[in-house]
Amino acid sequence: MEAAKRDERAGFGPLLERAFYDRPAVELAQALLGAELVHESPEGVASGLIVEVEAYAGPEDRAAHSRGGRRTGRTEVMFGPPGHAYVFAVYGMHWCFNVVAGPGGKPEAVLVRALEPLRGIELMRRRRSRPSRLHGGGDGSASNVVKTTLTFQDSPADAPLVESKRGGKGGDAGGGPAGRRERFLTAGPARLCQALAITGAEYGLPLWEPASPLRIHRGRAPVPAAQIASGPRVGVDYAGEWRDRPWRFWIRDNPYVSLPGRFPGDRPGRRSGER
DNA sequence: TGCTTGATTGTCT
DNA sequence: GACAATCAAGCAG
Repeated sequence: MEAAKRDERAGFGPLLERAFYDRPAVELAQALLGAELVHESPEGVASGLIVEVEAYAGPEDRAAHSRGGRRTGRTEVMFGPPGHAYVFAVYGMHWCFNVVAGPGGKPEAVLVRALEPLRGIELMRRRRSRPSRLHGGGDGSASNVVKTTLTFQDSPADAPLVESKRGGKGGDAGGGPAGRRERFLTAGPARLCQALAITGAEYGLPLWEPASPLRIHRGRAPVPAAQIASGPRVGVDYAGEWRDRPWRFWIRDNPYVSLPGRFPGDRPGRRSGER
């Protein structure tokens, strides 16, 4: 009850109920577009609207971590009830956040790839401007320190976030509310995890639980089907015939998606997912 | 136990 | 566009 009042005061939409997640990943992925992912930490609240996702559909999907029914320490949460957080580390330095889907204990998940920053933008900027640690907690004890390239100019409060380029040029060439500065806060699965301080500590948290620090609320308005674009998932070349399934979904023309310009409906931009 | 892979990102040319 | 960083997880022996 207290949590519900708190959310109401804070202006959050209603929490997505537990049953919302109890559906196949491909369906849940599209339903999550436009919802608000919220993380409350001792540092403060940060949130963003989900604008890009990928569906990973259980044991038969060769791109999924749970392919072939692999049940390991890492994938364990996917075999449990839906609506929980599946957080995993990749490349030894990044975290990725997934939502466990259903139904019936089928190990499916939805990878959240990009957010449109909504609350706590200054907090996100601070997090993105400092070194991230794979082993969350920020006590400085972890050895694997990742240097990011987003930096502040001198004044922290209102200073524009710049992308440091060779020669120290930086600056925002994009302009507007969705200029590159803000876009780079949460455009990409690892970036959004850093901005929202999502780490292995959040593994398994229930996203429907009012008292949970990591939750998903209804966002603004539901995204109409005509506004949802789809294409192949990123970085799953190893998945054979499953590689080309159009199970990456994003909000058409949204400037915060992670790979703009890659597919029809995207804005032109850097094609960072291509090699 | 040791080797390989990887749902990424940022740097440099 | 090429490539480095970096290490947990998975797997073979």
